[in-house]
Amino acid sequence: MNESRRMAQLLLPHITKTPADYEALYPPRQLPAGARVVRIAPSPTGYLHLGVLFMALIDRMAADATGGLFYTRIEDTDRKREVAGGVEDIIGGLDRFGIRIDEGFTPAGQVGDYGPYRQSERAEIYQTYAKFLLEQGLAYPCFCTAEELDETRRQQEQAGEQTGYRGRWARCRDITVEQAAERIAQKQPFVIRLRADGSADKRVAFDDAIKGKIELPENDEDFVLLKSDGIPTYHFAHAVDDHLMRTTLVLRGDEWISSTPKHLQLFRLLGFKPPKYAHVAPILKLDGGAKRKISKRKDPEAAVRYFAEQGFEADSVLEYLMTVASSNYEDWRRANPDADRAQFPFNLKKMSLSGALFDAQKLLDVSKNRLSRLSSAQVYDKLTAWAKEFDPDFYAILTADPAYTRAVFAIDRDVPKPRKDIARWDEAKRYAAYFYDELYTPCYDLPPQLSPADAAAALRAYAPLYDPADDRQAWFAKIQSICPALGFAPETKLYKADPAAYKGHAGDISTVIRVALTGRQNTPDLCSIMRCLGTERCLQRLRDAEAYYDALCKKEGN
RNA sequence: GGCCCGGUGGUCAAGAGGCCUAAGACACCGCCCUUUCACGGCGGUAACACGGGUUCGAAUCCCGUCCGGGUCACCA
Repeated sequence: MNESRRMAQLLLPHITKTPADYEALYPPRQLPAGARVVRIAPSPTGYLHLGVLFMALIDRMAADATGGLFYTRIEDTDRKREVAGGVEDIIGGLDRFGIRIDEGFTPAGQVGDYGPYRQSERAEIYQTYAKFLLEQGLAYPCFCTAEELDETRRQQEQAGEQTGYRGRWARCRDITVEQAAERIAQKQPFVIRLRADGSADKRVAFDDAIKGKIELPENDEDFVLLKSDGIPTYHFAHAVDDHLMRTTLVLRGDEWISSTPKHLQLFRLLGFKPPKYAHVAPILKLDGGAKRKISKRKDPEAAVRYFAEQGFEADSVLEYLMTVASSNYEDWRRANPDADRAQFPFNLKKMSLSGALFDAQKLLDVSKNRLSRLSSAQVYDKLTAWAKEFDPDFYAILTADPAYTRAVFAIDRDVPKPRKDIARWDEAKRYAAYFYDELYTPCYDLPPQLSPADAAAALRAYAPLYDPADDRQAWFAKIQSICPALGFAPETKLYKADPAAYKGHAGDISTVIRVALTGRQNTPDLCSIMRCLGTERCLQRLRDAEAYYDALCKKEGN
């Protein structure tokens, strides 16, 4: 038995399997040519993060574009940072956003033949490959303590050299089996490092599916493969897992670019075919004057739940994210307003090279457009579903009389050019407040060109004419009919032709009625509103407003 | 600091040497339409970071500078 094999046996005596066993267990996938296998490997360190959702969406699109598959893998190699319930939150969150997961951790549990899909359950696999590397002399144990490592780093900095466990600084590189055995006997913890075969003055190139050709110095650092607890680092887990799970396209954040030479070297030394890489620029946020990655700690919008609370539809958020992910998405959506997102011809080359600033304004706009396309029945269902979870009081009000609420949200909807008043459900309460006595607060403010005296007169003139049976034409004809006596033009054109001859036009009279009934100068079609409100409520509000303006006139008269 | 990736209006971006007097979207402003508000339509403000090349011709190719971001862990 040679040195290397003895070392491997000393370090990992319990490992009896070989790489060949796993190769047989996880054979290449039988997929149509060109079908991509992509994955997301989140760490369960907290709630579903906007960045993770963004990546998952891109994964899904990239897979669908080729008839491929998308799986999830849980990267829980850093036990210190793990959060209870983190996995459920992430997987459940993706599910709520309608992102289908084909394999790995799914809402229905772990599925697929390439598992386990949780790295903490794969220790034996990593150790088998580590042992293989040790046997080849491509890895070695390192007993350096954190203090020793710090000291080395300090010396390197002082000498003006690049830091890192490499070359002559790699103190354990040539450790003998006997020395290792002795330190193990003393119960000294150790990690397993790769014996890097790269040289910093040589370069490796790879073709990034998004950024194109990237050239970097070769890796010459003996980085850690297995931590002292036997759990792999990200680098090692990435190589072993993505090979064994037969990933063909590694989509990940572009912060990984600089460690890609490590990964490429690892794949080569392990005898694996490297995957294609696609490095995605992150979503940024403006903080002070500087751009930075959206952060879970500092930014409320980082937690995807924030959007749900505010009443953004998952669909709206995804639509927005697509506009960020793909520069030709908006054009496609305009051309195909009703198409399923999955139909979009997603192309990695159309992705932005630099990070985009999160644009809340744009989200609002995208969302407004999406919601305007909903039918009144859909609005009722989605709005009440949201209210039930996030605004129970509002929910109670909305559902007290479902038929009424449905009628309220049917106004100016289900028509070719629907209104775009609501971007998120939490705006619905304000939008519809005047329909519900519990929410309604009168407000009789008028635009500056209308006096309280005119308002009172208009209301006095209109009230007797009110007929709940009026359709739009009849309704407006009545407004027009009272105009002349009030000194207002029955038609806008008349008024514009000779503004001096009138106090205003029929539109102003409508405004008076609108304010009296809703407390607002901005509402959907008034005639429809009055029908919804009902005769009694309309007449009462008309009277209240009239009394208010009369009182105001009297006060001013004094 | 070394290495890497970026840099077109306030934001997202189209742009592959001549089609660029630089598209479109959001936001903002104005006008029109209009029973209000919207919707819609029309128009406007506003950008190729800078400096050198290469070329008949550069937003586009090359070099340098500057700026922004990333990375240099037994984190991912």
